[in-house]
Amino acid sequence: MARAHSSMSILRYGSSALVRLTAPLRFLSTDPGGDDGKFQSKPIWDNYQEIAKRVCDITRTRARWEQTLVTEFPSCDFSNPLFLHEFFKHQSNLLISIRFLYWSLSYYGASPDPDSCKFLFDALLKAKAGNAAKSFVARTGFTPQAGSLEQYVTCLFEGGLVGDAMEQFRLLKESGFSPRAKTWSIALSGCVKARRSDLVFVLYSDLVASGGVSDMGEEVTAHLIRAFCLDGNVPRGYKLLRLVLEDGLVPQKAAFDKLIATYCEIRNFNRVSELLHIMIEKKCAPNISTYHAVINGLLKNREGDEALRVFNELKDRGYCPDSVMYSTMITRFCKIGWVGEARKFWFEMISKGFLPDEYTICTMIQALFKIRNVKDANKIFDEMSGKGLGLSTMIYNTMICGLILNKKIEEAWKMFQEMPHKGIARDFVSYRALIWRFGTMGKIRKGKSLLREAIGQGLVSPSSDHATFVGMLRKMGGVKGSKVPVDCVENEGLNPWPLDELIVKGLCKKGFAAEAKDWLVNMLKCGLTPRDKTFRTLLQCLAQGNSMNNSFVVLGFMLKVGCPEGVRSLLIPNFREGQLGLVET
DNA sequence: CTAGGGTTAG
Repeated sequence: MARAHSSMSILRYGSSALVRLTAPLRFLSTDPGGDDGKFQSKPIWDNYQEIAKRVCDITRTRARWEQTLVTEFPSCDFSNPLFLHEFFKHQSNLLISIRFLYWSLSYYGASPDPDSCKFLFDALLKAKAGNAAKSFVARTGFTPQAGSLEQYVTCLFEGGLVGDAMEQFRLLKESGFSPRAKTWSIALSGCVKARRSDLVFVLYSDLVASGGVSDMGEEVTAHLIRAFCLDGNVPRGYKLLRLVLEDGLVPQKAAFDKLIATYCEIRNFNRVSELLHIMIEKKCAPNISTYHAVINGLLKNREGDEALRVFNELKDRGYCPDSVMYSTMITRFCKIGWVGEARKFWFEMISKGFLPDEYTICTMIQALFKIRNVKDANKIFDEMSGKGLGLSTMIYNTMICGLILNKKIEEAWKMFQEMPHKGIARDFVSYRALIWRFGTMGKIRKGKSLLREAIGQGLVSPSSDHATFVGMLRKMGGVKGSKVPVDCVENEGLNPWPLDELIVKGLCKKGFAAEAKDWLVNMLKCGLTPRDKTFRTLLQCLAQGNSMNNSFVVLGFMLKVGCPEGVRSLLIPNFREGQLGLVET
Protein backbone atom coordinates (compact mmCIF):
# COMPACT_ATOMS: atom_id res chain seq x y z
CA MET A 1 0.00 0.00 0.00
CA ALA A 2 2.70 2.39 1.02
CA ARG A 3 4.69 1.51 -2.04
CA ALA A 4 1.76 2.05 -4.34
CA HIS A 5 1.25 5.43 -2.79
CA SER A 6 4.81 6.54 -3.24
CA SER A 7 4.89 5.58 -6.88
CA MET A 8 1.67 7.49 -7.36
CA SER A 9 3.16 10.60 -5.91
CA ILE A 10 6.15 10.25 -8.15
CA LEU A 11 3.77 10.12 -11.04
CA ARG A 12 2.00 13.16 -9.78
CA TYR A 13 4.99 15.38 -9.46
CA GLY A 14 7.30 13.66 -11.87
CA SER A 15 5.27 13.83 -14.96
CA SER A 16 4.58 17.52 -14.67
CA ALA A 17 8.31 17.99 -14.41
CA LEU A 18 8.73 15.86 -17.49
CA VAL A 19 6.53 18.10 -19.52
CA ARG A 20 8.60 21.09 -18.70
CA LEU A 21 12.01 19.72 -19.01
CA THR A 22 12.33 18.04 -22.32
CA ALA A 23 12.47 19.39 -25.79
CA PRO A 24 9.07 19.84 -27.44
CA LEU A 25 7.89 16.89 -29.45
CA ARG A 26 6.23 16.86 -32.77
CA PHE A 27 2.60 16.38 -31.95
CA LEU A 28 0.35 14.00 -33.78
CA SER A 29 -1.96 16.69 -34.97
CA THR A 30 0.74 18.89 -36.40
CA ASP A 31 2.77 16.12 -38.02
CA PRO A 32 2.03 16.24 -41.73
CA GLY A 33 3.08 12.62 -42.27
CA GLY A 34 1.03 11.27 -39.42
CA ASP A 35 -1.26 8.96 -41.37
CA ASP A 36 -1.95 5.52 -39.98
CA GLY A 37 -0.27 3.57 -42.72
CA LYS A 38 3.09 5.07 -41.94
CA PHE A 39 3.65 3.14 -38.77
CA GLN A 40 2.81 -0.24 -40.22
CA SER A 41 5.25 0.22 -43.03
CA LYS A 42 8.13 0.96 -40.69
CA PRO A 43 10.44 -2.05 -40.79
CA ILE A 44 10.67 -4.02 -37.59
CA TRP A 45 13.54 -6.33 -36.69
CA ASP A 46 12.73 -10.07 -36.56
CA ASN A 47 13.31 -10.90 -32.93
CA TYR A 48 11.63 -7.83 -31.50
CA GLN A 49 9.49 -9.82 -29.09
CA GLU A 50 12.55 -11.28 -27.39
CA ILE A 51 14.26 -7.93 -27.35
CA ALA A 52 11.19 -6.39 -25.73
CA LYS A 53 11.52 -8.86 -22.88
CA ARG A 54 15.20 -8.12 -22.47
CA VAL A 55 14.67 -4.39 -22.58
CA CYS A 56 11.98 -4.87 -19.99
CA ASP A 57 14.47 -6.55 -17.64
CA ILE A 58 17.07 -3.89 -18.22
CA THR A 59 14.68 -1.05 -17.44
CA ARG A 60 13.50 -2.81 -14.34
CA THR A 61 16.91 -3.49 -12.87
CA ARG A 62 18.87 -0.43 -13.87
CA ALA A 63 18.18 3.12 -12.87
CA ARG A 64 19.79 4.71 -15.90
CA TRP A 65 19.00 2.39 -18.71
CA GLU A 66 18.96 4.81 -21.63
CA GLN A 67 22.67 4.65 -22.35
CA THR A 68 22.77 0.88 -21.89
CA LEU A 69 20.04 0.37 -24.43
CA VAL A 70 21.62 2.61 -27.01
CA THR A 71 24.98 0.84 -26.79
CA GLU A 72 23.60 -2.67 -26.54
CA PHE A 73 21.07 -2.32 -29.33
CA PRO A 74 22.55 0.20 -31.73
CA SER A 75 20.47 -0.92 -34.68
CA CYS A 76 17.09 -0.90 -32.95
CA ASP A 77 14.73 2.02 -33.19
CA PHE A 78 12.80 1.69 -29.95
CA SER A 79 10.18 4.15 -31.00
CA ASN A 80 8.69 1.56 -33.31
CA PRO A 81 5.02 1.09 -32.36
CA LEU A 82 5.14 -2.69 -32.77
CA PHE A 83 8.05 -2.91 -30.39
CA LEU A 84 6.44 -0.48 -27.96
CA HIS A 85 3.28 -2.51 -27.88
CA GLU A 86 5.26 -5.62 -27.00
CA PHE A 87 7.31 -3.77 -24.42
CA PHE A 88 4.27 -2.29 -22.65
CA LYS A 89 2.69 -5.73 -22.49
CA HIS A 90 5.59 -7.02 -20.40
CA GLN A 91 6.42 -3.93 -18.42
CA SER A 92 4.33 -3.95 -15.26
CA ASN A 93 5.66 -0.64 -14.01
CA LEU A 94 3.59 2.06 -15.63
CA LEU A 95 6.01 4.79 -14.70
CA ILE A 96 8.83 3.08 -16.56
CA SER A 97 6.60 2.52 -19.58
CA ILE A 98 5.81 6.20 -19.78
CA ARG A 99 9.35 7.25 -19.24
CA PHE A 100 10.37 4.83 -21.96
CA LEU A 101 7.87 6.25 -24.42
CA TYR A 102 8.99 9.82 -23.78
CA TRP A 103 12.62 8.89 -24.02
CA SER A 104 12.30 6.85 -27.20
CA LEU A 105 10.26 9.52 -28.93
CA SER A 106 12.70 12.29 -28.23
CA TYR A 107 15.77 10.13 -28.80
CA TYR A 108 14.66 8.82 -32.18
CA GLY A 109 12.80 11.97 -33.09
CA ALA A 110 9.56 10.13 -33.67
CA SER A 111 5.92 11.11 -33.24
CA PRO A 112 3.79 9.27 -30.73
CA ASP A 113 1.49 6.70 -32.28
CA PRO A 114 -2.17 6.65 -31.19
CA ASP A 115 -2.22 3.03 -30.05
CA SER A 116 0.70 3.37 -27.68
CA CYS A 117 -0.77 6.55 -26.34
CA LYS A 118 -4.20 5.09 -25.81
CA PHE A 119 -2.74 2.08 -24.04
CA LEU A 120 -0.73 4.12 -21.57
CA PHE A 121 -3.39 6.75 -21.15
CA ASP A 122 -6.01 4.20 -20.22
CA ALA A 123 -3.58 2.61 -17.79
CA LEU A 124 -3.06 5.98 -16.14
CA LEU A 125 -6.81 6.45 -15.82
CA LYS A 126 -7.14 3.02 -14.28
CA ALA A 127 -4.50 3.98 -11.73
CA LYS A 128 -6.51 7.14 -11.03
CA ALA A 129 -3.47 9.23 -11.78
CA GLY A 130 -5.29 12.29 -13.07
CA ASN A 131 -2.34 14.60 -12.83
CA ALA A 132 -0.10 12.24 -14.71
CA ALA A 133 -2.77 11.71 -17.35
CA LYS A 134 -3.02 15.45 -17.82
CA SER A 135 0.71 15.77 -18.30
CA PHE A 136 0.61 12.85 -20.67
CA VAL A 137 -1.91 14.65 -22.85
CA ALA A 138 0.15 17.83 -22.77
CA ARG A 139 3.28 15.93 -23.61
CA THR A 140 2.07 13.69 -26.42
CA GLY A 141 -0.79 15.71 -27.86
CA PHE A 142 -2.95 12.64 -27.53
CA THR A 143 -6.71 13.29 -27.80
CA PRO A 144 -8.84 10.80 -25.89
CA GLN A 145 -12.10 9.71 -27.51
CA ALA A 146 -15.58 9.48 -25.97
CA GLY A 147 -15.30 6.52 -23.57
CA SER A 148 -11.77 7.31 -22.50
CA LEU A 149 -12.65 10.96 -22.27
CA GLU A 150 -15.50 10.34 -19.87
CA GLN A 151 -13.21 8.30 -17.67
CA TYR A 152 -10.59 11.04 -17.93
CA VAL A 153 -13.14 13.57 -16.73
CA THR A 154 -14.02 11.34 -13.79
CA CYS A 155 -10.39 10.88 -12.98
CA LEU A 156 -9.68 14.62 -13.03
CA PHE A 157 -12.66 15.41 -10.83
CA GLU A 158 -11.70 12.74 -8.35
CA GLY A 159 -8.13 13.94 -8.32
CA GLY A 160 -9.26 17.45 -7.45
CA LEU A 161 -8.16 18.98 -10.75
CA VAL A 162 -11.54 20.58 -11.20
CA GLY A 163 -10.44 23.32 -13.55
CA ASP A 164 -9.13 20.87 -16.11
CA ALA A 165 -11.97 18.52 -15.42
CA MET A 166 -14.54 21.18 -16.25
CA GLU A 167 -12.77 21.95 -19.51
CA GLN A 168 -12.66 18.30 -20.56
CA PHE A 169 -16.24 17.80 -19.43
CA ARG A 170 -17.28 20.64 -21.68
CA LEU A 171 -15.48 19.02 -24.60
CA LEU A 172 -17.15 15.72 -23.83
CA LYS A 173 -20.61 17.27 -23.85
CA GLU A 174 -19.86 19.27 -26.97
CA SER A 175 -18.91 16.10 -28.80
CA GLY A 176 -22.54 15.08 -28.46
CA PHE A 177 -21.86 12.45 -25.84
CA SER A 178 -24.33 12.41 -22.97
CA PRO A 179 -22.53 11.65 -19.72
CA ARG A 180 -23.80 8.95 -17.38
CA ALA A 181 -25.58 9.97 -14.19
CA LYS A 182 -22.60 8.72 -12.23
CA THR A 183 -20.27 11.08 -14.06
CA TRP A 184 -22.52 14.03 -13.20
CA SER A 185 -22.52 13.12 -9.58
CA ILE A 186 -18.76 12.62 -9.45
CA ALA A 187 -18.39 15.99 -11.13
CA LEU A 188 -20.63 17.70 -8.60
CA SER A 189 -19.01 16.09 -5.60
CA GLY A 190 -15.58 16.80 -7.03
CA CYS A 191 -16.42 20.50 -7.14
CA VAL A 192 -17.84 20.41 -3.64
CA LYS A 193 -14.70 18.72 -2.37
CA ALA A 194 -12.55 21.29 -4.11
CA ARG A 195 -14.68 23.97 -2.43
CA ARG A 196 -15.69 25.39 -5.80
CA SER A 197 -19.31 26.21 -5.20
CA ASP A 198 -19.37 28.41 -8.28
CA LEU A 199 -18.66 25.38 -10.45
CA VAL A 200 -21.31 23.36 -8.66
CA PHE A 201 -23.90 25.88 -9.77
CA VAL A 202 -22.55 25.94 -13.30
CA LEU A 203 -22.76 22.17 -13.49
CA TYR A 204 -26.20 22.20 -12.00
CA SER A 205 -27.58 24.51 -14.64
CA ASP A 206 -25.95 22.34 -17.33
CA LEU A 207 -27.54 19.31 -15.77
CA VAL A 208 -30.97 20.93 -15.73
CA ALA A 209 -30.52 21.99 -19.35
CA SER A 210 -29.68 18.42 -20.33
CA GLY A 211 -32.85 17.25 -18.57
CA GLY A 212 -31.33 14.63 -16.31
CA VAL A 213 -32.16 15.78 -12.78
CA SER A 214 -35.14 13.73 -11.77
CA ASP A 215 -33.49 10.36 -11.24
CA MET A 216 -30.97 11.51 -8.67
CA GLY A 217 -32.68 14.15 -6.65
CA GLU A 218 -31.30 13.31 -3.22
CA GLU A 219 -27.79 13.41 -4.47
CA VAL A 220 -28.01 16.60 -6.46
CA THR A 221 -29.83 18.53 -3.75
CA ALA A 222 -27.25 17.36 -1.26
CA HIS A 223 -24.47 18.74 -3.42
CA LEU A 224 -26.33 22.02 -3.84
CA ILE A 225 -26.92 22.37 -0.13
CA ARG A 226 -23.26 21.74 0.53
CA ALA A 227 -22.33 24.29 -2.10
CA PHE A 228 -24.49 26.93 -0.40
CA CYS A 229 -22.77 26.16 2.86
CA LEU A 230 -19.37 26.56 1.23
CA ASP A 231 -20.49 29.85 -0.22
CA GLY A 232 -21.14 31.17 3.25
CA ASN A 233 -24.82 31.13 2.42
CA VAL A 234 -26.08 28.59 4.95
CA PRO A 235 -29.56 30.07 5.21
CA ARG A 236 -30.09 29.36 1.54
CA GLY A 237 -28.93 25.79 1.99
CA TYR A 238 -31.29 25.43 4.90
CA LYS A 239 -34.14 26.89 2.89
CA LEU A 240 -33.49 24.44 0.10
CA LEU A 241 -33.55 21.61 2.59
CA ARG A 242 -36.90 22.74 3.93
CA LEU A 243 -38.24 23.05 0.41
CA VAL A 244 -37.30 19.56 -0.72
CA LEU A 245 -38.43 18.05 2.56
CA GLU A 246 -41.89 19.42 1.83
CA ASP A 247 -41.77 17.58 -1.46
CA GLY A 248 -41.02 14.40 0.40
CA LEU A 249 -37.41 14.25 -0.72
CA VAL A 250 -34.73 13.56 1.86
CA PRO A 251 -31.29 14.69 0.71
CA GLN A 252 -28.25 12.53 1.34
CA LYS A 253 -26.90 12.56 4.84
CA ALA A 254 -23.80 14.47 3.76
CA ALA A 255 -26.02 17.55 3.31
CA PHE A 256 -27.25 17.36 6.90
CA ASP A 257 -23.72 16.84 8.12
CA LYS A 258 -22.49 19.87 6.26
CA LEU A 259 -25.33 22.06 7.48
CA ILE A 260 -24.67 20.94 11.01
CA ALA A 261 -20.95 21.58 10.71
CA THR A 262 -21.57 25.05 9.37
CA TYR A 263 -24.15 25.98 12.00
CA CYS A 264 -21.69 24.78 14.62
CA GLU A 265 -19.09 27.09 13.22
CA ILE A 266 -21.38 30.09 13.39
CA ARG A 267 -22.54 29.04 16.86
CA ASN A 268 -26.15 28.57 15.96
CA PHE A 269 -26.71 25.60 18.22
CA ASN A 270 -30.48 25.80 18.10
CA ARG A 271 -30.33 25.04 14.42
CA VAL A 272 -27.94 22.20 15.08
CA SER A 273 -30.29 20.47 17.44
CA GLU A 274 -33.23 21.15 15.14
CA LEU A 275 -31.36 19.51 12.28
CA LEU A 276 -30.45 16.53 14.42
CA HIS A 277 -34.14 16.11 15.23
CA ILE A 278 -35.12 16.29 11.57
CA MET A 279 -32.58 13.62 10.79
CA ILE A 280 -33.98 11.25 13.36
CA GLU A 281 -37.51 11.94 12.22
CA LYS A 282 -36.62 11.27 8.58
CA LYS A 283 -34.90 8.02 9.45
CA CYS A 284 -31.60 9.45 8.41
CA ALA A 285 -30.11 8.90 11.83
CA PRO A 286 -27.09 10.91 12.86
CA ASN A 287 -24.06 8.71 13.28
CA ILE A 288 -20.47 9.09 14.27
CA SER A 289 -19.68 11.21 11.20
CA THR A 290 -22.50 13.61 12.06
CA TYR A 291 -21.15 14.03 15.54
CA HIS A 292 -17.74 14.31 14.04
CA ALA A 293 -19.04 17.34 12.17
CA VAL A 294 -20.38 18.76 15.43
CA ILE A 295 -17.13 18.29 17.30
CA ASN A 296 -15.02 19.53 14.45
CA GLY A 297 -17.20 22.60 14.12
CA LEU A 298 -16.90 23.33 17.81
CA LEU A 299 -13.15 22.93 17.77
CA LYS A 300 -12.79 25.13 14.74
CA ASN A 301 -14.51 27.66 16.90
CA ARG A 302 -12.07 27.03 19.72
CA GLU A 303 -14.88 25.66 21.87
CA GLY A 304 -12.61 23.07 23.47
CA ASP A 305 -14.69 22.50 26.58
CA GLU A 306 -17.91 22.08 24.66
CA ALA A 307 -16.24 19.65 22.28
CA LEU A 308 -14.99 17.58 25.18
CA ARG A 309 -18.47 17.54 26.67
CA VAL A 310 -20.06 16.27 23.44
CA PHE A 311 -17.31 13.73 22.98
CA ASN A 312 -17.74 12.29 26.46
CA GLU A 313 -21.48 12.20 26.11
CA LEU A 314 -21.11 10.28 22.88
CA LYS A 315 -19.03 7.67 24.58
CA ASP A 316 -21.53 7.48 27.43
CA ARG A 317 -24.28 6.82 24.95
CA GLY A 318 -22.39 3.92 23.49
CA TYR A 319 -20.97 5.47 20.33
CA CYS A 320 -17.47 4.29 19.51
CA PRO A 321 -15.18 7.05 18.31
CA ASP A 322 -13.21 5.85 15.31
CA SER A 323 -9.80 6.79 14.07
CA VAL A 324 -11.01 9.78 12.08
CA MET A 325 -12.67 11.16 15.18
CA TYR A 326 -9.50 10.70 17.19
CA SER A 327 -7.35 12.19 14.45
CA THR A 328 -9.56 15.23 14.28
CA MET A 329 -9.56 15.67 18.03
CA ILE A 330 -5.78 15.40 18.11
CA THR A 331 -5.09 17.75 15.22
CA ARG A 332 -7.65 20.32 16.31
CA PHE A 333 -6.55 20.33 19.93
CA CYS A 334 -2.98 20.74 18.74
CA LYS A 335 -4.07 23.68 16.63
CA ILE A 336 -5.72 25.51 19.49
CA GLY A 337 -2.72 24.82 21.66
CA TRP A 338 -4.27 22.28 24.00
CA VAL A 339 -1.35 19.95 23.53
CA GLY A 340 -1.94 18.08 26.79
CA GLU A 341 -5.46 17.21 25.73
CA ALA A 342 -4.23 16.12 22.31
CA ARG A 343 -1.63 13.92 23.93
CA LYS A 344 -4.30 12.33 26.11
CA PHE A 345 -6.36 11.39 23.06
CA TRP A 346 -3.24 10.18 21.34
CA PHE A 347 -2.75 7.59 24.08
CA GLU A 348 -6.43 6.72 24.10
CA MET A 349 -6.41 6.21 20.37
CA ILE A 350 -3.43 3.91 20.45
CA SER A 351 -4.71 1.96 23.41
CA LYS A 352 -7.87 1.25 21.43
CA GLY A 353 -5.80 -0.23 18.66
CA PHE A 354 -6.07 2.61 16.13
CA LEU A 355 -2.90 3.63 14.40
CA PRO A 356 -2.54 7.34 13.73
CA ASP A 357 -1.88 8.25 10.16
CA GLU A 358 0.94 10.35 8.81
CA TYR A 359 -0.78 13.71 9.17
CA THR A 360 -1.80 13.07 12.72
CA ILE A 361 1.68 11.94 13.66
CA CYS A 362 3.09 15.08 12.08
CA THR A 363 0.77 17.52 13.79
CA MET A 364 1.27 15.83 17.14
CA ILE A 365 5.05 15.93 16.81
CA GLN A 366 4.95 19.48 15.54
CA ALA A 367 2.80 20.65 18.42
CA LEU A 368 5.18 19.13 20.92
CA PHE A 369 8.13 20.81 19.26
CA LYS A 370 6.29 24.08 19.32
CA ILE A 371 5.89 23.95 23.09
CA ARG A 372 9.57 22.96 23.26
CA ASN A 373 8.84 19.45 24.40
CA VAL A 374 11.62 17.82 22.43
CA LYS A 375 11.66 14.76 24.63
CA ASP A 376 8.11 13.69 23.93
CA ALA A 377 8.36 14.55 20.26
CA ASN A 378 11.33 12.24 19.97
CA LYS A 379 9.51 9.60 21.97
CA ILE A 380 6.56 9.63 19.61
CA PHE A 381 8.82 9.44 16.63
CA ASP A 382 10.66 6.43 18.07
CA GLU A 383 7.40 4.74 18.98
CA MET A 384 6.04 5.20 15.49
CA SER A 385 9.24 4.06 13.83
CA GLY A 386 9.02 0.96 15.99
CA LYS A 387 5.69 0.25 14.37
CA GLY A 388 7.09 0.98 10.95
CA LEU A 389 5.07 4.19 10.63
CA GLY A 390 7.71 6.86 10.81
CA LEU A 391 9.30 6.14 7.49
CA SER A 392 8.16 8.93 5.27
CA THR A 393 9.61 12.12 3.91
CA MET A 394 6.94 14.18 5.60
CA ILE A 395 7.60 12.81 9.06
CA TYR A 396 11.35 13.18 8.69
CA ASN A 397 10.85 16.73 7.52
CA THR A 398 8.65 17.47 10.49
CA MET A 399 11.34 16.10 12.77
CA ILE A 400 14.09 18.03 11.05
CA CYS A 401 12.18 21.29 11.13
CA GLY A 402 11.13 20.75 14.74
CA LEU A 403 14.64 19.93 15.86
CA ILE A 404 15.98 22.98 14.09
CA LEU A 405 13.31 25.12 15.74
CA ASN A 406 14.61 23.85 19.06
CA LYS A 407 18.20 24.53 18.09
CA LYS A 408 19.09 20.86 17.90
CA ILE A 409 21.02 21.21 14.69
CA GLU A 410 23.14 18.13 15.16
CA GLU A 411 20.17 15.88 15.71
CA ALA A 412 18.46 17.38 12.69
CA TRP A 413 21.56 16.78 10.63
CA LYS A 414 21.67 13.19 11.87
CA MET A 415 18.09 12.59 10.77
CA PHE A 416 18.80 14.18 7.43
CA GLN A 417 21.69 11.79 6.90
CA GLU A 418 19.62 8.86 8.02
CA MET A 419 17.05 9.38 5.30
CA PRO A 420 18.83 7.78 2.36
CA HIS A 421 19.91 4.83 4.48
CA LYS A 422 16.30 4.10 5.28
CA GLY A 423 15.24 4.55 1.70
CA ILE A 424 13.39 7.80 2.34
CA ALA A 425 13.57 10.42 -0.36
CA ARG A 426 14.71 13.86 0.64
CA ASP A 427 12.83 16.69 -0.88
CA PHE A 428 13.11 20.45 -1.03
CA VAL A 429 11.75 20.87 2.48
CA SER A 430 14.46 18.67 3.98
CA TYR A 431 17.17 20.58 2.17
CA ARG A 432 15.71 23.99 2.64
CA ALA A 433 15.39 23.70 6.40
CA LEU A 434 19.04 22.86 6.79
CA ILE A 435 20.30 25.26 4.15
CA TRP A 436 18.53 28.13 5.86
CA ARG A 437 19.71 27.09 9.26
CA PHE A 438 23.33 26.71 8.23
CA GLY A 439 23.07 30.03 6.46
CA THR A 440 21.74 31.88 9.48
CA MET A 441 24.32 30.22 11.72
CA GLY A 442 27.03 31.60 9.50
CA LYS A 443 28.07 28.15 8.33
CA ILE A 444 28.13 29.35 4.77
CA ARG A 445 30.39 26.62 3.45
CA LYS A 446 28.18 23.87 4.75
CA GLY A 447 25.06 25.60 3.53
CA LYS A 448 26.54 26.12 0.11
CA SER A 449 27.64 22.55 -0.29
CA LEU A 450 24.18 21.43 0.70
CA LEU A 451 22.64 23.81 -1.79
CA ARG A 452 24.92 22.43 -4.44
CA GLU A 453 23.81 18.94 -3.55
CA ALA A 454 20.18 19.98 -3.78
CA ILE A 455 20.81 21.33 -7.23
CA GLY A 456 22.54 18.12 -8.17
CA GLN A 457 19.45 16.26 -7.05
CA GLY A 458 17.41 18.29 -9.46
CA LEU A 459 15.56 20.22 -6.80
CA VAL A 460 15.84 23.38 -8.76
CA SER A 461 14.32 23.93 -12.17
CA PRO A 462 16.96 23.61 -14.83
CA SER A 463 14.68 25.27 -17.34
CA SER A 464 16.48 28.53 -17.15
CA ASP A 465 19.82 29.06 -18.72
CA HIS A 466 22.55 27.49 -16.69
CA ALA A 467 24.89 30.46 -16.72
CA THR A 468 22.16 32.81 -15.59
CA PHE A 469 21.35 30.48 -12.79
CA VAL A 470 24.89 30.35 -11.49
CA GLY A 471 25.08 34.12 -11.78
CA MET A 472 21.94 34.50 -9.71
CA LEU A 473 23.23 32.23 -7.02
CA ARG A 474 26.49 34.12 -6.90
CA LYS A 475 24.60 37.33 -6.43
CA MET A 476 22.74 35.99 -3.46
CA GLY A 477 25.93 34.54 -2.12
CA GLY A 478 25.25 31.09 -3.46
CA VAL A 479 27.25 28.36 -5.10
CA LYS A 480 29.76 28.37 -7.88
CA GLY A 481 29.98 26.00 -10.80
CA SER A 482 26.78 24.15 -10.07
CA LYS A 483 25.54 21.64 -12.54
CA VAL A 484 21.94 20.90 -13.14
CA PRO A 485 21.39 17.47 -14.59
CA VAL A 486 18.04 17.35 -16.28
CA ASP A 487 17.83 13.57 -15.99
CA CYS A 488 17.83 13.70 -12.24
CA VAL A 489 14.62 15.62 -12.14
CA GLU A 490 13.10 13.39 -14.74
CA ASN A 491 14.09 10.19 -13.04
CA GLU A 492 13.28 11.09 -9.50
CA GLY A 493 10.19 13.04 -10.31
CA LEU A 494 11.04 15.84 -7.96
CA ASN A 495 9.06 18.99 -7.80
CA PRO A 496 11.50 21.83 -8.14
CA TRP A 497 9.48 24.93 -7.34
CA PRO A 498 10.36 25.77 -3.76
CA LEU A 499 14.03 26.35 -4.44
CA ASP A 500 13.10 28.66 -7.26
CA GLU A 501 11.08 30.62 -4.78
CA LEU A 502 13.98 30.61 -2.41
CA ILE A 503 16.09 32.23 -5.11
CA VAL A 504 13.47 34.89 -5.81
CA LYS A 505 13.31 35.62 -2.13
CA GLY A 506 17.08 35.68 -1.75
CA LEU A 507 17.46 38.08 -4.62
CA CYS A 508 14.80 40.35 -3.16
CA LYS A 509 16.54 40.37 0.15
CA LYS A 510 19.77 41.45 -1.47
CA GLY A 511 17.92 44.13 -3.36
CA PHE A 512 18.25 42.62 -6.84
CA ALA A 513 14.67 43.40 -7.72
CA ALA A 514 14.97 43.23 -11.49
CA GLU A 515 16.78 39.91 -11.41
CA ALA A 516 14.25 38.54 -8.99
CA LYS A 517 11.50 39.59 -11.36
CA ASP A 518 13.21 37.86 -14.30
CA TRP A 519 13.53 34.73 -12.25
CA LEU A 520 9.88 34.77 -11.32
CA VAL A 521 8.81 35.37 -14.89
CA ASN A 522 10.93 32.39 -15.85
CA MET A 523 9.14 30.27 -13.30
CA LEU A 524 5.80 31.27 -14.71
CA LYS A 525 6.96 30.46 -18.20
CA CYS A 526 7.80 26.98 -16.98
CA GLY A 527 4.29 26.61 -15.66
CA LEU A 528 5.30 26.92 -12.03
CA THR A 529 2.96 28.95 -9.87
CA PRO A 530 4.66 30.87 -7.10
CA ARG A 531 2.87 31.26 -3.82
CA ASP A 532 1.18 34.49 -2.74
CA LYS A 533 4.00 35.14 -0.36
CA THR A 534 6.63 35.15 -3.07
CA PHE A 535 4.61 37.56 -5.15
CA ARG A 536 4.24 39.76 -2.15
CA THR A 537 7.94 39.81 -1.35
CA LEU A 538 8.80 40.65 -4.92
CA LEU A 539 6.22 43.40 -5.22
CA GLN A 540 7.38 44.97 -2.01
CA CYS A 541 10.92 44.89 -3.31
CA LEU A 542 9.93 46.37 -6.66
CA ALA A 543 7.81 49.06 -5.05
CA GLN A 544 10.70 50.07 -2.84
CA GLY A 545 12.92 50.52 -5.87
CA ASN A 546 10.19 52.56 -7.55
CA SER A 547 10.21 50.09 -10.41
CA MET A 548 6.71 50.76 -11.65
CA ASN A 549 7.08 49.01 -14.99
CA ASN A 550 8.32 45.81 -13.47
CA SER A 551 5.58 45.95 -10.88
CA PHE A 552 3.04 46.05 -13.67
CA VAL A 553 4.64 43.12 -15.44
CA VAL A 554 4.41 41.07 -12.26
CA LEU A 555 0.93 42.30 -11.60
CA GLY A 556 -0.13 41.26 -15.06
CA PHE A 557 1.14 37.75 -14.40
CA MET A 558 -0.63 37.67 -11.09
CA LEU A 559 -3.93 38.50 -12.65
CA LYS A 560 -3.38 35.74 -15.16
CA VAL A 561 -2.54 33.24 -12.48
CA GLY A 562 -5.43 34.38 -10.30
CA CYS A 563 -4.72 37.35 -8.11
CA PRO A 564 -4.82 36.55 -4.43
CA GLU A 565 -6.79 39.09 -2.44
CA GLY A 566 -4.11 39.83 0.11
CA VAL A 567 -1.65 40.90 -2.52
CA ARG A 568 -4.08 43.21 -4.20
CA SER A 569 -4.74 45.10 -1.00
CA LEU A 570 -1.04 45.33 -0.41
CA LEU A 571 -0.57 47.08 -3.71
CA ILE A 572 -3.27 49.67 -3.48
CA PRO A 573 -1.34 52.11 -1.31
CA ASN A 574 1.60 51.84 -3.70
CA PHE A 575 -0.16 53.00 -6.82
CA ARG A 576 -2.06 56.05 -7.84
CA GLU A 577 -5.72 55.31 -8.36
CA GLY A 578 -5.73 55.88 -12.08
CA GLN A 579 -2.96 53.42 -12.68
CA LEU A 580 -4.56 50.77 -10.56
CA GLY A 581 -7.74 51.16 -12.56
CA LEU A 582 -5.74 50.39 -15.65
CA VAL A 583 -4.51 47.15 -14.24
CA GLU A 584 -7.85 45.99 -12.98
CA THR A 585 -9.44 45.96 -16.42
C1' DC B 1 -17.79 -1.33 0.83
C1' DT B 2 -18.44 4.04 3.54
C1' DA B 3 -19.02 9.55 5.36
C1' DG B 4 -16.12 12.65 8.34
C1' DG B 5 -10.55 15.56 9.28
C1' DG B 6 -5.72 17.34 7.67
C1' DT B 7 -0.33 19.47 4.42
C1' DT B 8 5.81 20.08 7.02
C1' DA B 9 8.17 26.34 6.48
C1' DG B 10 14.64 31.10 7.71
